[in-house]
Amino acid sequence: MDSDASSTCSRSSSPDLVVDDSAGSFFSNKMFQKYCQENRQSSEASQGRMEHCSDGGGKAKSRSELSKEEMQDLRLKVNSRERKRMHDLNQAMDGLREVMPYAHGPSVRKLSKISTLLLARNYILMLSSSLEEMKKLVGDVYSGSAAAQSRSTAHHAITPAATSAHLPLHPLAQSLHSLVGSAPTALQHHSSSPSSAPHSPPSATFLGFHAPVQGLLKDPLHLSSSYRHFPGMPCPCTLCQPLPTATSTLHSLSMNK
DNA sequence: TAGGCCATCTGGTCCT
DNA sequence: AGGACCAGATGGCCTA
Repeated sequence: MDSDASSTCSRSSSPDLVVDDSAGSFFSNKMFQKYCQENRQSSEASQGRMEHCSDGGGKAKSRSELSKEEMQDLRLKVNSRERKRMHDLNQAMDGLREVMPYAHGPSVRKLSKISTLLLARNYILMLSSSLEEMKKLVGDVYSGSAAAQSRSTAHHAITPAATSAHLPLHPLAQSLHSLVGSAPTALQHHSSSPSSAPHSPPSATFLGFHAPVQGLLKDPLHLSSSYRHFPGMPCPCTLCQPLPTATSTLHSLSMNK
């Protein structure tokens, strides 16, 4: 319709604005939306001043009493709110896309909303099952090492902290421990780690997933992308090791509507 | 050109 | 009363 005087900022979250999902473009997208909003508000404010200069401070009219111009102004305000609401929703959707394990990049088509939601659901389910698997492995590893310790503690008094610090032979245990300890930040780390930065997709030639995500399905060690990196400390996590590339089966998993 | 996806408008409903 | 939320309608853009 032509009721929106600020239609120049329509499709503010359209693919051509956000397909380059670098931090800069995301910011510029927000800036663009803010610019649109401010433009809209200023135009509406000036319009409102012109149309309602006489009823300032007066008693509020019921909708049936509103003049045609006032009804139109009200309609514009409602439309503006709805537009802003949908923009916020799209921003949240973009934020979700940013942390989703699919190849980002200018050559890759942006996930549709429905695909984003379906993929997110499957991703959460996959992470949950992987976490359960990790917990089982942690239990196995610790129960095994506890038996070994019981044999050696007769000669060496080892504190629990020292135990974990003196188990370089168990990078698996370290990774798993840190994984379980920092599971809620796994996505954050994933999105911010240099090797999995969305701006440098490992393979942008398909609407698929990062190789480490494939690793999530088959090799639990790759979950150590959530390993806590301490400054100055050698990193045993597998994320810092070259990862084998593998074809993804998650793509089909995510697309089974 | 059909179909998918999207933004926007609009009216209704619910909540504060 | 005002705002948030929702769903239907509509039209534009893009791709196979």
